[in-house]
Amino acid sequence: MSHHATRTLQELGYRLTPQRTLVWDALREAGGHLGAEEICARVQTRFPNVNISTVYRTLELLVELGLVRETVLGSDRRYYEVEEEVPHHHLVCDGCGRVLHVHNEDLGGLTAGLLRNQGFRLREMTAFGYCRECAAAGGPHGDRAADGAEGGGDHAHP
Amino acid sequence: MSHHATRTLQELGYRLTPQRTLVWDALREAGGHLGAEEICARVQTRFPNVNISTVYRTLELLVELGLVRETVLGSDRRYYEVEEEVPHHHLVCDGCGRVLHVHNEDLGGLTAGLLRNQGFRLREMTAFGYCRECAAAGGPHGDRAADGAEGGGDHAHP
DNA sequence: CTTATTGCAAAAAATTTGCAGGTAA
DNA sequence: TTACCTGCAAATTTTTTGCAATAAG
Repeated sequence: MSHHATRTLQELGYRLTPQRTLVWDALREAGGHLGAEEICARVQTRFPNVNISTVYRTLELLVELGLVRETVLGSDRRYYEVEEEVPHHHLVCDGCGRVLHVHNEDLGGLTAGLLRNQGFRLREMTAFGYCRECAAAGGPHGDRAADGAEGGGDHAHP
Repeated sequence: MSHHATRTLQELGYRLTPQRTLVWDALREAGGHLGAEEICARVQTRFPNVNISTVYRTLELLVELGLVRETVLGSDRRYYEVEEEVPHHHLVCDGCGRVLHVHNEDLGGLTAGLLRNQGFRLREMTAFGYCRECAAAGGPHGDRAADGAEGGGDHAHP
């Protein structure tokens, strides 16, 4: 495990099990965004007997304790990442699926504006659009194709 | 159905079936955000034999043609709404689940800022946080409780 | 010792897909 | 007529839950 996570768990009376440590470590080592299945796969690399339901339960707990952040980046993209001191926001490219990060200071007047106009206190935001490369290419580009962004429709119509 | 939707479908060679008309009408009448199940329920109010898979297929088509917009507002909140001329963005309240709308001009310098700093061309964004009422109440409030925002943890620990 | 946790399997919930018959054009 | 569409049921996929056995503190 590492730093305060261990302490937080124990101080709150939760047990420090190897499964929890493994999930946490996988999350830290990856650095980026991981889905539950991915996390489970990484954990099972070393301990094949760890069950996916345990991973789900552990993630739920870690999110509840504020140690991990859960972000929904699209239809079926529910990712987890270690909660950092300085929270960041996400930019999801419709073209290549890439995920970029943005910090509060680069949000422009968004936070203040929403608070002023709607009384809305922003915690986190996710934006969809095209990254520099895809925008330049005038469309999709890259390795990770997004779901609904191909060239032509694949439906009916002769 | 209504206005250009009918035309768009037909011009592109798609058939104008009663099911498609019903889904479209349900979406227009509701005005707000509807999930696939909800749309299906509304349609079935008048035509009980319309199948949910047809609703899914119709939504997929309408989204593909740009007539309907699909927005993911959280873990399992995949909503649909008629695509408007002036696109808007969403603010989801972590407290009551309410969904507010924001237009481009109220985004502050976000669009320009992201383009300048990251070369990211914003199409749509969703922000999570607390609405005026919930923020004022210092926490959750309202009828539609959000998933992970209750008062105390319901996990273990004696 | 106590009981929070885990593993497993089965339950749920949400979409998607294969097909044969129905129907818009 | 023709082949796009629909209804139905079964298959997927993803997450949750019941329970007895296990192990953390």
